[in-house]
Amino acid sequence: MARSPSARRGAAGRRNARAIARYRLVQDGLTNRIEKGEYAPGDRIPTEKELARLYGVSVGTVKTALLQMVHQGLLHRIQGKGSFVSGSLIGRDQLRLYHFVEGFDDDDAPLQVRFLALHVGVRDLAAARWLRLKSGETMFRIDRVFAMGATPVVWTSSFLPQRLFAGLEQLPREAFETKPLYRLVEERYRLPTLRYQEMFSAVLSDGESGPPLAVPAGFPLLQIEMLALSFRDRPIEYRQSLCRTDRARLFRLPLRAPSSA
Amino acid sequence: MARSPSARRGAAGRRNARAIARYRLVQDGLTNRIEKGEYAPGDRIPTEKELARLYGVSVGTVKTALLQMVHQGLLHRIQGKGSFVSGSLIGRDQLRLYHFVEGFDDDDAPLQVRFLALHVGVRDLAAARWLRLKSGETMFRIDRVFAMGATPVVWTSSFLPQRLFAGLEQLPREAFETKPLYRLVEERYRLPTLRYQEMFSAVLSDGESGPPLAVPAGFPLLQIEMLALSFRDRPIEYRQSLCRTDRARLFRLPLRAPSSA
DNA sequence: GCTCATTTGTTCGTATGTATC
DNA sequence: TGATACATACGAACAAATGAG
Repeated sequence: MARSPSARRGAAGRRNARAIARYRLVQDGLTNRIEKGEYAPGDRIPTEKELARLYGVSVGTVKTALLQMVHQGLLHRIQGKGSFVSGSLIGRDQLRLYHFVEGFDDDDAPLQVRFLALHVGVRDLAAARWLRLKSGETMFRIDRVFAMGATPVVWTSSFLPQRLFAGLEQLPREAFETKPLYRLVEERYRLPTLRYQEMFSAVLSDGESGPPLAVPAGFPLLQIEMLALSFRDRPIEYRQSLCRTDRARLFRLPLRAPSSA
Repeated sequence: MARSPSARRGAAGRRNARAIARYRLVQDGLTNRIEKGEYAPGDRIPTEKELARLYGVSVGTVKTALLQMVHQGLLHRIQGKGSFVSGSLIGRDQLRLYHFVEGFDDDDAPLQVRFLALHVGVRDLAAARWLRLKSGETMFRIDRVFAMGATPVVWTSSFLPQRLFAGLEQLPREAFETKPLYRLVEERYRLPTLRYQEMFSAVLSDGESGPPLAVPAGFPLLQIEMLALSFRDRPIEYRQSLCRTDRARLFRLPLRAPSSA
């Protein structure tokens, strides 16, 4: 016989307008554990049966909670194997931050990364604002160039709060060239990039931006300002990029409305 | 007692590797009805109980199908009222195609639309390619300017397949100024914009693009090529836009990974 | 290659809570 | 207040994928 949702809460635990659904308790509990780093991206979480026992709910309720988290992009499930913590949004499927193509139906060529410099103790008003830093806090700045074959295409500066990324300056430069920055951040600091916001504008190259991109002054460049967000929409990276778009244009995959659920 | 999924299919209908889940049959059936226009955006579809009877499945199975469609963005459900067909992606929440801001945390001011011209029988190689037209097919071209107060910000040409939008040329120009184009297309031709793709580049203004945007030649402009997709990813509009970004930058809401489910 | 235990996927049925009109 | 419709919750059974033996 099916029990009512309030049956297990005793006489005083009757449902009211502000009552929280039990699957949401499971969902929030698991989400917190992931955010605290108890489960890292790639880890398998307990099975439905174990979770049902842990939280004192039915398997169906656990299933509801896990499916919500799948739709949020926090988990993925594999039949016969288990449920796993997902990592950064970028890198799933064909999703890539920089994706240059000739047309909508074009396949893109991956870009080669070249590390230029890492600065410590950086202060920058705009970057500090978007990263919501307290006054006086400093940042790392990582400069890189992305090239398409021999042609430099993107010149980018990434700003990261120094407080969150202790020891970053001790990494060898290869660390920044062999894998994308978001993956390094995810693996080493357990901060997956779950969402990001962007602002686009067009600017003219000058004496500073011209040489790294091998274009003369007065050349039109696409400027992208990107803010990467992790758990609870915490900003973890602010990136400013300048792109040559004379050979290929920047492509964006279809947008989907964020599901508020 | 619970019946097995194959129980109702008789002895010959045993499940095999290629068997399709029953909730998917409901999902596909409803999706087809929506695509055929039997249910238009805003319409209420039958209740769970009615659908269960119609498709010969349990209410729970119907629920699974409807929740999938909610996550696809095709439906939204309101407790106590029913399930409703959703319209275009754009216009939901704060989502807007053109969204110019000073910074990530900035509120934007809506843009005023000014209709310039509607051309009939247009041929354009690039546009025809993205819209997947048969050779010889013609398009409408609608030119508009979006302004922020007195300052023109976006100059845009929209290409629409003439075959899909019969009678568009007979609409008064007010029709293109009082409501967004995607809404006109959705309401009048029952083609909601469900997804869109974009390509970004930077160009210099010339004699043609300078005057409408009130900028001198050689001014950096953000170029956006947008392809709007409706049901079954059918392209319904190709739009080419040039934007001034000297006062405000183009903002894009967070991307979410497309749910393949 | 086969069997078996494990784990998620699908389906049914039922009961009750909550929002809407 | 009652009828209706969606939301939450439980339990049971079988299907399908995975991996170990």
